[in-house]
Amino acid sequence: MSIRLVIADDQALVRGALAALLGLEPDIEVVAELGDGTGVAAAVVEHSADVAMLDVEMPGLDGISAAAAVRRAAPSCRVLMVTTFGRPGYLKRAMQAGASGFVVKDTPARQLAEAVRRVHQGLRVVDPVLAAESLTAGDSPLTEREGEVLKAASDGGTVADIAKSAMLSEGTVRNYLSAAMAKTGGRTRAEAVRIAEDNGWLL
Amino acid sequence: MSIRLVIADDQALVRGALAALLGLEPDIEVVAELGDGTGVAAAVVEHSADVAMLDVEMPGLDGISAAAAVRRAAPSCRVLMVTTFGRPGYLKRAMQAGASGFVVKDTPARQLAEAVRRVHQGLRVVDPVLAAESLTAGDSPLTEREGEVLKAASDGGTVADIAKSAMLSEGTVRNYLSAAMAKTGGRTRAEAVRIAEDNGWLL
DNA sequence: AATGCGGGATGACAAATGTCATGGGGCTGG
DNA sequence: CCAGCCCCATGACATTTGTCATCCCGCATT
Repeated sequence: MSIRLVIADDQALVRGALAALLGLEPDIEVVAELGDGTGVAAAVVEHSADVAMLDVEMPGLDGISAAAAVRRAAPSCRVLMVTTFGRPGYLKRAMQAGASGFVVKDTPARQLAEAVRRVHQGLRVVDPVLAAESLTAGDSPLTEREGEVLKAASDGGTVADIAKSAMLSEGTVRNYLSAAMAKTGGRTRAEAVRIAEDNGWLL
Repeated sequence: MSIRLVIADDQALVRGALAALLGLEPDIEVVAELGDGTGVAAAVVEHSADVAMLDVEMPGLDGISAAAAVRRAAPSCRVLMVTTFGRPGYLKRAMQAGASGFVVKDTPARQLAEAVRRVHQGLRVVDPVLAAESLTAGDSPLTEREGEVLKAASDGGTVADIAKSAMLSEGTVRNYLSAAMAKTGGRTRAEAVRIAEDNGWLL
């Protein structure tokens, strides 16, 4: 009996190519393809899928939240995350959300089907390089509000903009940004944003 | 006789999947897969390819430069650009570099093989949505140095850092940034960077 | 009860940033 | 040849940032 697989990725080209590639495997059957995270859990239930392959970066519901939703709706379905960027923080959060595997998109294509099989058997699959980074990089040092403020700052707005969007005083915003800069090691607000993004600390 | 195709994309998973997908077509033969732009022109010559499928964002030599290199080395080989982000500026620059087609990665997978065939026949293939955007968005309003300085600012460094890396006076850097902000409409340096990036003005 | 920590805020101050006027040199098109 | 534009630079100036000290409150730990 073949492995029933659901694929969710926002890039149709990639999604289609992955489906075609995995569909070639005799023991894998692609039962659904989604373009965002919102319908994943429902699709998993509807097609009684064995494995869900999710991209982390997706419009609507992001991959991590989608993974949690899948685990809640269908505990027997394993989740394999596939992502473009090897952000250490993503890995940890994905595992905490109940994912069984985590691979980046520049792993050899051959290993993908194998990863699906391993995950289906209940094993964990993690990119070894990423796992090592994750250990050294550790968790986000940012407090919840610090993260929110930094995220609000990530599109380049002024302090006043951030204060308005976060319902905070301007001085408080500057304090949080200052703390975030200290913790990330960035010497500028923009640098702190970039560092936090690279580490997957901003969701 | 089948179409001889070279594929270059930095994400191995995507690259492999695309190769598998297109390899299924009876009239297409994938003769080479590359992970960066540097060897593309050589590979095209070596395998006497008919079409080169290039990602815009690649380490080493970027897709646009690679496209130009291919056109120089093998004028008979058509170039089809495939990109993640639909940056209007990329389209224009790719066409100027000699590309025959430009599609984004969230176009339906079925159309991809068709795009390859069209390009091979000498036709131009352009995502219609992107083409429309490209007309309104127009060319980069930034002057060459303005672009360089803004690019140098894109990783969040301070004015002093930028000045050092660009061999300019700090005052001059501030002037260029100011001009860039005025032209992009951004109210902050970071905002200007984001706007310019979104439009494909920073390469 | 005391301590510590996160959230929220204020005020003050130094440093960085954004703006503007101004100048000179080089190149190009009318 | 001259006007116009880009490049490079300086200096002065108003704002914005980033930093720091210092509060208050609530909550969990001890």
